Amino acid sequence: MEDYNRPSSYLDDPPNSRLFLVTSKSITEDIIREHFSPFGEVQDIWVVKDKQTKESKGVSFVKFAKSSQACTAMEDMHGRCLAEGTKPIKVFIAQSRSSGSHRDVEDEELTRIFVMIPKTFTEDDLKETFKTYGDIEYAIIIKNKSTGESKGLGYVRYHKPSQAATAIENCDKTFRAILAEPRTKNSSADNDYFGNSRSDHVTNEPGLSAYPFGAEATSYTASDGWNSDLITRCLMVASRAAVTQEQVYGLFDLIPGMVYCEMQRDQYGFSKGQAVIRYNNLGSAVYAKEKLNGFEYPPGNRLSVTYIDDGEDRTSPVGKMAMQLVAAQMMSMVWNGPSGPQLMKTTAGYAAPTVPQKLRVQTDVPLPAHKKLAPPDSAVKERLFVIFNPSPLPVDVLEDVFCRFGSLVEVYLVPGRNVGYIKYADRKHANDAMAALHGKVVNGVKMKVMLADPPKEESHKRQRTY
DNA sequence: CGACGGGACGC
DNA sequence: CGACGGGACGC
Repeated sequence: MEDYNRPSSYLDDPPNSRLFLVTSKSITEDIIREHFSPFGEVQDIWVVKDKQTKESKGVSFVKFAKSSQACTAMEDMHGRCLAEGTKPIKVFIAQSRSSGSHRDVEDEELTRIFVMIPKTFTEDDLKETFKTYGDIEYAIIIKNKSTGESKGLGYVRYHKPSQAATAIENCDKTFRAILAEPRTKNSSADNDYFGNSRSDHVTNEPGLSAYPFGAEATSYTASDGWNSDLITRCLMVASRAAVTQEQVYGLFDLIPGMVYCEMQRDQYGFSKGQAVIRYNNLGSAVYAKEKLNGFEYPPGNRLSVTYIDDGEDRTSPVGKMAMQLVAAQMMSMVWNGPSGPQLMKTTAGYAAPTVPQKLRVQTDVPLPAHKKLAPPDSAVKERLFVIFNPSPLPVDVLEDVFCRFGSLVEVYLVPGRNVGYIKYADRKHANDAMAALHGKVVNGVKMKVMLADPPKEESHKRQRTY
């Protein structure tokens, strides 16, 4: 079992696993043990006694291995008489030793859990998932108040503390279930750092046209390069400081698909501090411009990158819109965040009402059709480790690509690094994805896809289930 | 080459 | 009303 041999570390571990009893002074440790051990692993019983007289003060502590055991014992034993002629006992979850408070811990604080859920979860889904641990009083999802979009967080209120404790102990780890902090009054901060939508493929279309897009849309269309008609695979890079052909080549070659790089020279053969770059696909060019325009290289010298006419026929309005759509995909990759999906909606606003899924991902890899994600509480059987060059793809694009082999559970990008993990419920699907995608380029980003090493684990603690 | 997260409710 | 002891030790 767990090692609770070390002192000072076991009393409140796990939280809410220790009971506070008020009894008649005649109640002994043995009597308590007899009545409480049926509820689970009793790790410690302490009857508080007067230092001098050794007489019980009518107060005891019972430590269980699990909070659910303590809660069940509390619910069952509160108000019972442990011996003839003694007063009914009172049983509470003990205040943690560090808290200093001796206020009774109320059921209010022990019956509501706080969970992380997929954005697609409805309140009924939440209720269905968590009712296996006990009767639910209510289940609610935290939503963005203006759009109604789920923030991926929910509360479940049970009727009894033991139900909440059991849910926390036994529900899938991916829910990260914890006891909810009781509501406080002064919570008016409308923090919106959850805009990082994990963007599911199906967003609720009905209300889309009614979205208050105005402000955002104008800010995007005004952004550099967007109100320009010229979007090509060909770029001009200008530098005030001297840069060599090799430097420019190395920089722009970081983005896959560069097929041409040439410094411009004047009639005497001196560099004009300009170079022409061409990519074999529009996405790479858009990406290169967004990433490298204004980039300091060498430090202190800002590069200027603009599209130049590559002689392609862009007169067809259809072709132009198609290009802008592809460009929009790239922009979502560049910005890799809240802006991505919003830009997509904006773009879709003046393009065809339905954007074919194909346009979301640009790659030479033949991809299987979309498959449904595995349920979020599925056990992860295999993880892939992915290295992105030059920078990570957005999570929504990765989900789009990696779901196609089946049983995708989750995509996780390591913040600030060019790597991520792809979790599958079925080892075979993970292997299929690896075989199909290793070394491949998606939206101009090259991926190395390999099996992930097992996560580093702390000494003898239970292995995490991802 | 690269490596392991995140959390809060309109009164 | 009813709140905090005893004992302890590595790969």
